[in-house]
Amino acid sequence: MKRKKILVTSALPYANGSIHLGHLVEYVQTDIWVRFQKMQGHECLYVCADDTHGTPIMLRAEKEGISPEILISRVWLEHFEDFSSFHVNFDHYGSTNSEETREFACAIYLELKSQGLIEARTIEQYYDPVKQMFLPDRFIKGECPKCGAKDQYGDNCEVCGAAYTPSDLRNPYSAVSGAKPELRESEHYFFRLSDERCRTFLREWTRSGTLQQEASNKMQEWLGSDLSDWDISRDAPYFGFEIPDAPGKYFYVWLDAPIGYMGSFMKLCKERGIDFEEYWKKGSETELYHFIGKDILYFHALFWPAMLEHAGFRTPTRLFAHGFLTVNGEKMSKSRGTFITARSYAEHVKNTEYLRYYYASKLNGTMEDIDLNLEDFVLKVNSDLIGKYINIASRCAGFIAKRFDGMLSSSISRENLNWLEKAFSETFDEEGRPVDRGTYIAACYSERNYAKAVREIMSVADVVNVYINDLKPWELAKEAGKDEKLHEACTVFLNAFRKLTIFLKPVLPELAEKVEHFLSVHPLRWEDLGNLLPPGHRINEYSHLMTRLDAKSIEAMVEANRESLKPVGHSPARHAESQIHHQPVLETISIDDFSKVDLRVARIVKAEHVEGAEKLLKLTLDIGSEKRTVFAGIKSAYSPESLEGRLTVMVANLAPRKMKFGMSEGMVLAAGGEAGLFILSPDQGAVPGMRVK
RNA sequence: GGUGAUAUAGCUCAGUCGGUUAGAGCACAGCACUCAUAACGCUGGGGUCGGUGGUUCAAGUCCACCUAUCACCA
Repeated sequence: MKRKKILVTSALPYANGSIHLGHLVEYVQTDIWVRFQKMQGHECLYVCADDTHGTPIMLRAEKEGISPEILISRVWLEHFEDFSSFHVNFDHYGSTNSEETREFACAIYLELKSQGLIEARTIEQYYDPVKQMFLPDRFIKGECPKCGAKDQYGDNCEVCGAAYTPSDLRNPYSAVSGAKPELRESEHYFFRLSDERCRTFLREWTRSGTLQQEASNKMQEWLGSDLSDWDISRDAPYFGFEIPDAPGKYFYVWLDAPIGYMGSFMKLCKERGIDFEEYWKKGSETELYHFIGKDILYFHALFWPAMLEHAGFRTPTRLFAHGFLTVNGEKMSKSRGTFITARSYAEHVKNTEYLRYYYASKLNGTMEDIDLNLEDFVLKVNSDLIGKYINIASRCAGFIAKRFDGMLSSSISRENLNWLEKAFSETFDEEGRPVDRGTYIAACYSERNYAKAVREIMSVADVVNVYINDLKPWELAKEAGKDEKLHEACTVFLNAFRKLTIFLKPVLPELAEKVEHFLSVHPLRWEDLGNLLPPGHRINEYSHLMTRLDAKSIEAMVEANRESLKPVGHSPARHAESQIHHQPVLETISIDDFSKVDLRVARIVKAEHVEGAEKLLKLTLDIGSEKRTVFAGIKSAYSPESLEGRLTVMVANLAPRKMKFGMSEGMVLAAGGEAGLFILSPDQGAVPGMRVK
C-alpha cells in the first residue's frame, strides 16, 4: 500500500472554559481516526491548539486580575492534561497566540489585500462609554423590539424568537458595565466574500466531494443567496493580533483560529524537520482533513477555503463534521448534572477508554447528534468489553499459566486454523458479497463509521465465545490425556483475542498496550492480522485487563456536576463572542414600585401545546378568584404533562397582551440562563390566589 | 419565520436498488453451564417502523402534508 502523508486537525477549543464531554466527541473521533491511519502505516500527523483570542478572554483575564497571557497559559495546561487523560494523542498541541500563527495571519491578510479582497468600510457599532470599548452583539442586552421581553441578547429574542440586530433593541445596556451603549462609527476591514472570484470558487469547492452530503446540502442554502462580506477586524482594546499597517485594529478571533492549524503545524515542522510547504502549498499531494462540529461548518466551508485559495495555499481535502452530544437524550444541563467536564469524568470514572468505546459505538460519520445515555453506557461497556471481549482472555489465561507454564502450544490443527480463518476473514458487505473482515472493518474506520466497525468486531467476539463453549476447555482440563487439546484450544482463543485487540486498538490504545504486555508482543499493527502468535511463545501472567464500570461512579459524577445553585460558569460555546456574563443588578426601586406588582400563587390547571408556536405553551392558571390564560415561553424546558397540577407564581396585574395565538392575561415567573429555564414554585402550604410579597 | 436534518422493540441503534414473516446488542423471562472478578451458551416474550393521505402488484424505504426533537440563519 502506498504510504500516504496526512495532516489532521480537530477544531481549536476556546481558552475560556473547560473541556467537557461534548468537546470530547470530536477529539475522540479524530484521535481514533488518526490512530487507525498510523496503524495502517501511513504518515499521519495530528495537530490542534488552544484558541486564545477575543473579547471574552480579555474580559475574563481582567476579572481575575491577571494578564490574558497568564490566563491562556493556565487554561492551555488544563486542556492539554484533559486531552492526555483521554488518550487524545496530538503530534503537536499549540496555541493561536504564537509567533507562527501571527506570521501566517499577517501573510494571508496581506496577500488577500494585494488581491483586492480586503475592503475598509465604516460601520456603526455599540460602544460602552464606561468600559471604553466596542461591544460584540452578545454583550449587549435590552428589550426585544418585537415582544418587549427584557434582558434579551443583541441578536435574537429567547422569548419570541425574533431575530434582529443590536440597534433594534429597546433600552439597550452593556452586559459588561451595565452602561447605556452609544452608537459610534469605526472603520472595519472586510474579507470580500461577495467578490465573484470567491463565489465562483466556493460554488465549485463545496460541490467537489469535500463535504458530507448533508453538509453540502446545508451549504447550498448559504450559497443560494448572495454571500456577504466578512468583518475580520475588531477595535482595540482586543486580545489578539494587531493588523499590519492598521494601528488599533485587530484580527477577529475567528480569522486567526483556523490559521492556528497552520501555526501549530509549523511548530511541529520545526520540531521534527518536516517540510511545511509539502503539506500546504497549492497543489500539494498530501491530504488535509479537518474534524469539526456542525456548528462551525460555516467558517470551515466558506471563509477558510476562500482565504486559503486566494492567499495561495492548498485547500482541505475533506471536512468531517459531526453532531452534538446529548446526555440522556437531552441537551447537557448543569442543573441535571449532565454538563460533565473531562476532568470530573476522569476523577470519578477513572477509566477514560470506556467513554472512547461508547462514543465509538455511536459515531457513524454523519452530522447527527449522538446521545450518551448513562444507563446504556454502563450496560454496554460492561457487556461488550468485559463480558465479551476481555472475557475471552480471562477464560483461557488461567489454563495456559497453570497447566502449561505460560507457553502457547507449538502447533494448531488444520481444523482450528480454518476456524480462525473463517471467524476473522469472512463476512458480507452491504450487497451480500463475501469480503474480508479485516478489510471491511478497516473500511468502516476509514469512513468514520466506527459504530459499524464496533458492531462487526463484537459479532466476532460473540463467535469466539460460542467456540469456547463448543470446545469446552474446562471439560478437557478434567479428562486425562486431553492436555494437548486443551493447550491448543487456549492457544487458538488467545490468537483470536489478539486479533480482536488489533481491531479495537484505535479505540482502546491503553488497553491494547496492556494486552501487548500480557501476550508479550511488539506493538500491534493492522498488518499483524495476517499472522499468528509464534508457536511455543511464552506469554506473561494474566492480571485483569479491565474491571467493570460501577454505575455508582456515574451517579457520583452526575451528583458532583449538578449545580443546584445557579451561578452560570463557563458556557459550552466554543467561540465565546457568544459567552454570557453576569447581568448587573438593575437600578434601585422603592418598595412602592415593587408593591405595584401583584404576584399570586397560581395552580396550573391545564397546559397545552400551541399549534404553530415553537416556544410557547398555553397555560390555564387558577388564582382562586378566577382563571387566567397565559402564554409562556417555556416549551423548551417543560412538557405540558409535567406542569399540570403544580403551583407556581404569576404576575396577576400585568396588562393583557394580544399574541398571535390569543390573549395572554399575565405572566408566570421563571429563572433562565444557559443552564436552562426554571419556573418558580411556592413552598408547601401555599394555595392558589395567595399574594406574594 | 426560513432552511437542513432526525423519528424503527423498554434502552441504544442497523435496515442496501421499494420485494417473503422488520433485525442486532443490551434489558427482561425460562433453561443450561461452571473455564471466566455473575462472565459465556441456548430458547423465548416484546414493534400499527411518529401521524394522515398518496404513488405502486408491493412502502420502514418514494411523494405531500402534519406533529415532535435538534441545529443553522453569517
